[in-house]
Amino acid sequence: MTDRTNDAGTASPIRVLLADDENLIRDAVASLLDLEDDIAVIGQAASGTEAVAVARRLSPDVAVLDLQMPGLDGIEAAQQILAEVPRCACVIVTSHGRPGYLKKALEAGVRGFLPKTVSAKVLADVLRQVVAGGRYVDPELAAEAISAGASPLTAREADVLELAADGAPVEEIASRASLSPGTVRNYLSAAATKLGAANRHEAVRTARARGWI
Amino acid sequence: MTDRTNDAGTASPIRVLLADDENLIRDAVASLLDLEDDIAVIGQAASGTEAVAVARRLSPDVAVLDLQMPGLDGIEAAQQILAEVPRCACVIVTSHGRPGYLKKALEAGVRGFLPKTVSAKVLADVLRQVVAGGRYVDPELAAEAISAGASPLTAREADVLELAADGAPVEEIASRASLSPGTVRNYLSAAATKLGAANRHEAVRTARARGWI
DNA sequence: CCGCTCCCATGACATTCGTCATCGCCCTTC
DNA sequence: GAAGGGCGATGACGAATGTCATGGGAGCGG
Repeated sequence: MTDRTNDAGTASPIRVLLADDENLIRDAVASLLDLEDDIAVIGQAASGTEAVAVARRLSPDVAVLDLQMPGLDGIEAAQQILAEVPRCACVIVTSHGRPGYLKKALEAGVRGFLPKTVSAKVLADVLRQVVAGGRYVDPELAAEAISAGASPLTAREADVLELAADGAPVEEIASRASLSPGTVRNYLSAAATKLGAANRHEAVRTARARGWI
Repeated sequence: MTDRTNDAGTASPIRVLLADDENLIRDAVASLLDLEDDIAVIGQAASGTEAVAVARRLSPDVAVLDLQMPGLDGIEAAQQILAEVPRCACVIVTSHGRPGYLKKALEAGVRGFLPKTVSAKVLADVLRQVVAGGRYVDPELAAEAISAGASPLTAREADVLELAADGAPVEEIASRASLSPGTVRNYLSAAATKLGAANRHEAVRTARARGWI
């Protein structure tokens, strides 16, 4: 449309893939990003699996992935995209800024992580930053993640607590984890103690809040 | 239904208030709606309380409210807006299409209810419909709500089940409901039986899913 | 008035859960 | 190689929970 290139930009615009299961949001963000001279939305997807397929086909500069999507979630999609299209930077956007996701996302190689509470201008800036090789994490989310610190739970304790998250009885957790019921109760008890919780449900809540499961 | 030829400039446009705590989404949807000739976003809000205040000040034709917002949620905001600005139609948009919310929203006098998975075009059409006095409910959500049917729980059972939702022990539920612990256990047991659940947690989940608490 | 349902309560019982002590096994670290 | 920690298990005991029977009082439609 224009030959007025941005100061930092090259002649070719940033090629963006947008993935979000909410059409309203996706359409809207797409049209907003397209308003930027140096950004072009070249593909859209309504699910994680679709996002991976489109990324493979179009090889975009950056993929903007919603965290919660049917099928593959944003982080899983990012992993697959990075495996197949390494030069594509991945940015996660999310409504629920839970710190645990941030950690997993960073481990998956995601280059940007920000809540949907940011303005469109910030998103555009972040895209420019990550395609230039940089990283961006929302300061507030980062602070939360840091203040939450490392999990005091062992790997198994976290596993079992996660299985207990939906209120399943001990027996079911035991069979699903291939453990003895007694062992499950021990882990649950240990986890609750470490988390200062009165029962397993409270433990699940605090562990969730801190991003430990 | 009528041949609504949106003859742009001549007729006065639909004046829209947009409320969503996610700036990215709100900005994006606003710019998208503004693309329509006969729609003008005249105000925005990032919370339910703010939405009420802005509605009182601007008296818009229609308020588009996100369901989940800090402070007042979309339905509560709609109630207050309708109380203060009766001529303003309220439309709820939401990510999580749980049937219970639909029922509450309709009871609150909301004129439109749709998930964010719809396209922007649909949203614009819905806005035109509701300002013309009509109603619109997403067909899928409506079907879910109908298939869920009426709650088999008595009022007290639902109360108690709701208090049990966060995994609180019986004693706490009892004191919060001003009931005997034994009574609480009876209600919980009755509710679980009616819902075909093995324990209170499963009961909470199914009741939630059906919109009964 | 009678039957019905909901409300609230009590008591009894079996089951599940939370907690503790203790054990063996496999790692890693010092 | 000894110490420590995570992992998996068992047994035991008190507390919490799920289930049932039973009771009385309030309200409502036939």
